[in-house]
Amino acid sequence: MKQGQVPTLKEIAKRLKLSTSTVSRALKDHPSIGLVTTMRVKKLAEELNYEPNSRAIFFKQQKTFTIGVVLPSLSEAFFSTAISAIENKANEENYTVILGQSLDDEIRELKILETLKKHRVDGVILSVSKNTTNFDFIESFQKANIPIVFFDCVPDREDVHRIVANLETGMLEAISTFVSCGHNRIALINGPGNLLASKEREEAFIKGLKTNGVKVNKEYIFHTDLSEKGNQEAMLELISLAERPSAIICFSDYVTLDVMKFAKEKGLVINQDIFFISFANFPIWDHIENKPMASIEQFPGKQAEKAAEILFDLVNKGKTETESYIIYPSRLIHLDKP
Amino acid sequence: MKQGQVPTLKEIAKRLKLSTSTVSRALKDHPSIGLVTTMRVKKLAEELNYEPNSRAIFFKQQKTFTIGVVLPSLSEAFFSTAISAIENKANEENYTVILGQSLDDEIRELKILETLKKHRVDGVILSVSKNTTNFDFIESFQKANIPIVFFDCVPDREDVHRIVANLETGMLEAISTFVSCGHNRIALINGPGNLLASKEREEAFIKGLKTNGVKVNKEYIFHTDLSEKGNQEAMLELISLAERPSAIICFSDYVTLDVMKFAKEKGLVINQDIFFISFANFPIWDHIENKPMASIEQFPGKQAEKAAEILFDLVNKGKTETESYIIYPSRLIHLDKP
DNA sequence: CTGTTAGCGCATTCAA
DNA sequence: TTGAATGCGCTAACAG
Repeated sequence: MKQGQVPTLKEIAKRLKLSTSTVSRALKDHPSIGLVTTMRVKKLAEELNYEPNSRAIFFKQQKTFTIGVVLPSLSEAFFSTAISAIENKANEENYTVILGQSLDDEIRELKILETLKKHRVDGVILSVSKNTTNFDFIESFQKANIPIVFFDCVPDREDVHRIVANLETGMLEAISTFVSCGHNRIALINGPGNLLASKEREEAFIKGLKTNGVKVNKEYIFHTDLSEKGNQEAMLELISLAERPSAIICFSDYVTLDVMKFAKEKGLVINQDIFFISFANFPIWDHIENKPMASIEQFPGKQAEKAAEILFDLVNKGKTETESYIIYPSRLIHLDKP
Repeated sequence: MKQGQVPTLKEIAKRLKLSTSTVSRALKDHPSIGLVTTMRVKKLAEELNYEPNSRAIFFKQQKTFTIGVVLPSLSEAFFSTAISAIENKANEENYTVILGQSLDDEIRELKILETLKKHRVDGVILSVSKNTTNFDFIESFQKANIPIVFFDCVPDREDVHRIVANLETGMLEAISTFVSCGHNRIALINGPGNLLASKEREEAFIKGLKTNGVKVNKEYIFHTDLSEKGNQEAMLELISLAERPSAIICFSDYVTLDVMKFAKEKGLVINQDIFFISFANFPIWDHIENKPMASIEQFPGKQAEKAAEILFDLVNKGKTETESYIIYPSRLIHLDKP
């Protein structure tokens, strides 16, 4: 079945008794090659189904036309949206996307990054794992001249390119909404404390309460490790409070799913005994009953697209003065009544 | 910032006044190189952060250690599960995964495949777009010596490697379940007629009805193009029938989501007026009220893993007598009562 | 033990 | 108008 080797320039040259350079030129309509020769070459190339070996070309050009994209998990809608946006941009630029899922595991993330470096990708787009604490790889990529653009979950340092959502805008809208519905016992189930995003949520939460004249009650702020168990525990603590909150803002829609389920098991009625708003805007809320009142959209597509844009600026034009910190406001999306 | 070029063998050789081959050997502990030299080389390599350029190595070896994976859409849980499995297998084999989403668009799918071929991937795993009718690319990949392994949505021809779920087993279980609950007006909302999987579902459906002694009523079989509109139309027709079915088997969980929503809008109560079972086993059913009675699991992870396994057999060992048609039984998963 | 050479597929500079 | 030679980074066969 071995299909006789894939044709090369050399092969064509040999058959036509020409030099590879002539063939190479003929194939790209170089003006200095005679019409007849050009035709002969093209004809044979056609017959042999010749296709230039991009790997060889890239090798010569010292580029791979490949970017790496490392995300925590594709099963989250947020990230599948993001990768689609990146893929589209990459296609436009005739780039190819190598994918890696960190599964929020720092070791795994690092291993993927190493592989990408080994494969000499031209650049990397990275949404950092929720458990990553060591960012030494940034230096190592700098040394290797491989630009990295971070989005969504980004390191807390200023010397890197970052695209994030401003979580404050959405948070403020969320609190205003709750308050205008008469809630004043508003809780936050936040993500892991080490995350920049968690800090931002908390700050925005407190600011929002103050702005709306609601007393800040530290008892109403909980953290979860994002596991189902962690989510349930946070919720259990919340509903065990003497003054049970009537409204809860959750770190993400996935937390909300767990938490709502747990609340129901405990006999609470969603959107009656207790109200939710969460981050991410899960696409199938519309198909679900007892969904949150609203969801805070962080525009993963937009973030990722911008990340790709900046990366290609860096890669193609070698720009170094590209914008390096871009913030998109998040926005509250009201979900229709079921 | 240009970090002085990435170090190469040549660079090390020059600095140490050695030949590149000596350096190359020293770096891989070739026994014929003197201990001293080896040490010196390793030391400098370390200092310079030398990393072998895999692209050059691959180029020489005429391999890319890269496989292409083309899927309809990452946002479907089925496929995000699949790609995770593939990624893991690929990692084990020190392969890298280039991703492409066809979005069920034949043109786009073809373009992705062309790109992969241009990039000279060592192999491809493909779950065909639901709208693909032209399979000429198979020949073109054969000519290029790039093996393709299909899974889940596969072409209806025998000369290719395919991994699929046997839809019959799950379908039979589904019908038995319905029948044992007293249903005898059972409908099928099937996918597009051109799909092999649709044909199989229909055959299995009819067989299942017969086996269970239920009269086959062609009026109860509908097709949808899988758009929300198409799904709703199918449902509308079904519930407009004089003898409205009491149980419906749906092509996929996504169809079911649409259809259940529509049914509710029409005043029907799920799991009371009308019951559902669907294919795919959507992971968050457990968080949803009014979910289907059961879901038919097609084991995307298993399918994809096997696809990867076979592909690597083909790629690494050049095996040509690998199993070429593998079928995993699908299975009914009962969903807990809410 | 170490160096020289050739070659992977292609583009390109320099010569003819 | 065409060809020969070179090199991208690395490995390996062949010489010393």
